[in-house]
Amino acid sequence: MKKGPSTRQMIVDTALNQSVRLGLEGVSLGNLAEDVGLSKSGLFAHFKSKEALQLAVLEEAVGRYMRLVVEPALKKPAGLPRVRALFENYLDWIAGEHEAGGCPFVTFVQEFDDRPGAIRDILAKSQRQWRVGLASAIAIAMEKREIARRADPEQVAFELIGAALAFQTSLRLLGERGCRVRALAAFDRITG
Amino acid sequence: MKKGPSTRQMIVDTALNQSVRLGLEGVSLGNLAEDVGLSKSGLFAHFKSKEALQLAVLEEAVGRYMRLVVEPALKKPAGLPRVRALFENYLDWIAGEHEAGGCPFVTFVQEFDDRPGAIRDILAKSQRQWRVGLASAIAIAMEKREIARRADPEQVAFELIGAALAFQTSLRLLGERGCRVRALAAFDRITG
DNA sequence: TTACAATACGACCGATCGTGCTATTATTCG
DNA sequence: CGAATAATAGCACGATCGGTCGTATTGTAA
Repeated sequence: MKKGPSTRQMIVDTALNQSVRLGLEGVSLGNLAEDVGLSKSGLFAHFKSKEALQLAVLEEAVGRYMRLVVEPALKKPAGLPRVRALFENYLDWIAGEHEAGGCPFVTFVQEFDDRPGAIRDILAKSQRQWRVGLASAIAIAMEKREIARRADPEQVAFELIGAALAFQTSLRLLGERGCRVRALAAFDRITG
Repeated sequence: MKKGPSTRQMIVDTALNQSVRLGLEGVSLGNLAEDVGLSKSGLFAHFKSKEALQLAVLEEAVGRYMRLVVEPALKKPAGLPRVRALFENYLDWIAGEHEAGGCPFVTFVQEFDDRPGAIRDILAKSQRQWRVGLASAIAIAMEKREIARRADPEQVAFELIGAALAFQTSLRLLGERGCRVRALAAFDRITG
């Protein structure tokens, strides 16, 4: 029995692509079913509720993020190269055409940061993990004297994430061509 | 005839408060009408369409932003004090309890940055104006040698906006107490 | 190939969506 | 005060929402 999980995966993939553009709540089961090529009830049978689907989408996004952003960076040598790789992979992730709407987490956070529930909790947890991981990579680079010790690692992580968020707005709303250069310049100023 | 405009204003106010939490699309006319104390059709009569209501909400948000963030800062002496006031007023704006969901623009941008139309256009225009204004305030401070000339004013504005965005996520999703200190530290590092 | 379970479908539910049309109140002005 | 006008309510519309259920189809293991 393996037909089920495979179509379920296809549903989640399509739902994630839609979610980035429309938000998690903006994805409707009817529209999604049509996009996948299933009937609404046939699709719904894979999940007990819409929230279960949203959680699956969120899980998928976390998985992709680990695969595309975090893991490649962990293959780089510890220290500044790893921090740089984390940052640049994150920029690629935001700009990636495979995610036509930008970083799904940025979208989802804005949607759910004031809506208590399981989704918000998972969002907060993954966001904290990402910040902690980034900060620890920064801490290593500081011990190696590759990043100036003018501030604590959490502060540097805070500012790097800010630069990436500004990058997302510049790219997706304003369509500025030079915003990647801006983000990289910010990286150098923050870590230099 | 002044009953009309006054209830219209009440509608827009309520709609803005809801929009910050639910997004512009998330506000429904029925729910909004109930909140204002009108019938759905009575409320609808004030706007030809839902998009017209959304545009009015956006306009209201811009007005409040000018009143609460920009104008007070313009009363400060040109140079670093004005830049600092712009930044701190923006943090207050994000954290303000009167806007229980944070900065409406951050929410709206995530919702509409990949949805072409009038709303996206206005959003982009106001965002560009804000960045240009901030950059010009920074340029003055640079001429006065109150901000180091290590980067161009647009770059500094980019990084300040990033710090504010990181502040919003830290505050509203993660609920971190020290995030204002973090944002101010970022300000000092960026302008110092 | 048969039999059973997994999967998908179609019809349908009550609720709500945005949006008109019409009648009835309120309000403002002469 | 009365007439003109603006504001609001009532009602209904087609569409769509998330969700349920019984049934048909399909895939899989024996």
